[in-house]
Amino acid sequence: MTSPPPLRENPSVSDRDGAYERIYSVVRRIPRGRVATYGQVARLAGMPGHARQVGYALHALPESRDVPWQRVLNAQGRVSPRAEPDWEQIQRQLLEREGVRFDTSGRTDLERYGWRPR
DNA sequence: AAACTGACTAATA
DNA sequence: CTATTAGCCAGTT
Repeated sequence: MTSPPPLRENPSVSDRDGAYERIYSVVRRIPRGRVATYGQVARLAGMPGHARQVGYALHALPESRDVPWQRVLNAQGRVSPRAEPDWEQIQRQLLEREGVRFDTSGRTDLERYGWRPR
């Protein structure tokens, strides 16, 4: 009986000790219509203080992967800006489609939409 | 190995 | 409220 093959769609990234996979599994637990912050995901993945690492992991995420990356926002409840400005709109639309509302300044109410895992 | 970078955050101004 | 700063730490060059 052989051990299960470690599925990895993107071998080019140096996924040290499966840290990315732990991050992905946390993000996968965020329910529809809820959002979490980078720092929160890092903490739940057992790597407190590694918020940026969460950003790296999501950045390296292949499209084909079943991970709701759009539900991860920054501590201000905003879509984190990145190189391509268009993605901000895309992420926001995905969330609005799930029922997450944004105010006029592009911010969500974390008190209301923030994920509170039990 | 040193320097640079970044989908971060909290504290200040 | 926005802007800046310092701390953070792994991935990349």
